[in-house]
Amino acid sequence: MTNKELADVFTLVGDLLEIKGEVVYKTLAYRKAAESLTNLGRDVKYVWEEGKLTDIPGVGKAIAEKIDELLRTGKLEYLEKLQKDVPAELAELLSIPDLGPKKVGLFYKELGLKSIAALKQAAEEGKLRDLPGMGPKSEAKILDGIESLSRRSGRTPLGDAWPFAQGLLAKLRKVQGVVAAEAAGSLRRMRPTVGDVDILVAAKEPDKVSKAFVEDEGVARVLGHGAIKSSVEYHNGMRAQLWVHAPERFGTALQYATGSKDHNVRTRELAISMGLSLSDQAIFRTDDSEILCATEEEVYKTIGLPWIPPELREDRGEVQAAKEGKLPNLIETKNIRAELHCHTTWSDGKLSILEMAEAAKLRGYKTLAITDHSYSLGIANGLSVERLQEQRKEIEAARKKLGDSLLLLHGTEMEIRADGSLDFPDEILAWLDIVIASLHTGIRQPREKSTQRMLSAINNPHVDIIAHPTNRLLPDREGADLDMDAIFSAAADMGTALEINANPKRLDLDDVYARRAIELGIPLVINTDAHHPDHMDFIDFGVATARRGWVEAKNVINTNTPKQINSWLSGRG
DNA sequence: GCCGTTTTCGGCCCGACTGTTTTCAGTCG
Repeated sequence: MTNKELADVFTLVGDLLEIKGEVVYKTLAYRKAAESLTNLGRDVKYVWEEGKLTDIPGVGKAIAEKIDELLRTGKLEYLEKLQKDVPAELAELLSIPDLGPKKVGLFYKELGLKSIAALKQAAEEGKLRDLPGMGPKSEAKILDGIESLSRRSGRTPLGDAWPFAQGLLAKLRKVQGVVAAEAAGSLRRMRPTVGDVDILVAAKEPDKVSKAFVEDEGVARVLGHGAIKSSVEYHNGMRAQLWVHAPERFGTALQYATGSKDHNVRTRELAISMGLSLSDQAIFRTDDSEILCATEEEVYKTIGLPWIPPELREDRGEVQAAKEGKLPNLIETKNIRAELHCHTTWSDGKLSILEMAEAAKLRGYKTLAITDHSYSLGIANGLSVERLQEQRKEIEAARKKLGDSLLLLHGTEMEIRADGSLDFPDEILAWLDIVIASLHTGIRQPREKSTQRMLSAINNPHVDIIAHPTNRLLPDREGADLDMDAIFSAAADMGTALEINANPKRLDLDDVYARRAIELGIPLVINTDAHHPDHMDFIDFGVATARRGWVEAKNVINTNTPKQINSWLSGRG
């Protein structure tokens, strides 16, 4: 079983316990363990073999035993017993907005409702309104929720939510009396996908802001409208929430709304240990007097910490690191001085070699690698050896025009074929300036096979970079099933760089793997994989992913000068 | 169910909003 599959089992257990009405902390414990397994960054199997399961945060004796049982047998007796009281289907009902465990439990107990379809029918027949705590409005709300569920496609990729939120912020900043407006929540933490867009505004007259927010032309439904908090759903299915606070409380409010929830638990604990209480309104002393914070810097300073960048706020050790003055010096977009992965009209790109070079220069880059696809990727017009040699002539011509202004490297994004063989022989790879290898096809192969394919590329001394290692596509296509520990180990041995692909559909390596990679001393590259100059804008998403993985500029090859990059390449095969 | 430089037992963040009530329960973030 994969970490994700184990995590899904524990998430389900948590959901069912909640519906059953167990003490809420038991539910939270299972969810915490699921979260930890997802964020482990290495196959839990190795931790299991080392007998160190309880070293995983949130995993104690009971959950460790359950992991052991699942890894040995693939089953969990505890879950099977639990399902006698609470069928697993009920967990699905929790995905309906405004429907929680108590009501799901009530509907099952009183009416035997197990599926969304059955619930919908009961609501339409007016059977829910007479249950305790229910009424006509609640019944209608459930039907609304079921309908919105069918419209929503789950989480929104960061690449869609970010520009949408920027547009929204621009409108809100124009509202009279608005002092500041910022995105918060998972969007500000730059998670690869976001659920809702959280917006925080500092204003003296909250009413005007929330009115403008709910009356915006894009709004399809108003889900809530209060003095402090409002939420809406837009016609595109996206949802946003707005909090409005007084300017002098903006710092505590922004810190609170940015989360993550687990990070906030840590900061609150720290506040409590200092005799303070941290809320979205203010920091309270024991005598209930307030410390107002207009900025986040003041919030963190009050609890004895330096400001923590939002990308780190996931409760992955950042509070401890901040306490010890050991926060990483995170990479920034301005540190990027090279693009080492792009396409031209020679394969499936939109512009010529020279046009891409000019675009790179405009961004201030000093190095550009032209890396068109190789011939196995027929759909992208991949290059044969002959066409690759033809392309070299055009590269040479472009170099003459560019002079010293840009180091133009001739490379390839070479297919790792389904049988693990590579598209070009070693002498061609040696002749190229830079070699990227990647998987595009056969990504549903079994783990053993996929891993072997990757290893055959990494262990070739001419391969410099592995692009988008798992080949996932957000929000829905999972990556190849890979033994990442084996891949990291080989990359570390060979000094092969792993790419963080900045395309918001990819963001691959993800943050967790990026962090693991740098811990093992593996060089990273952040590339946009541009098929058009506009795609070079994606670099911000790639850098954000790196920052979430605690990556510093020194870990990333393309923060280097042309001379340093050449020297790295010539030291390799 | 997890966790511990005050605790191996007793905590575990808590406030806004909605719809149901007539002071509160459920849901959400």
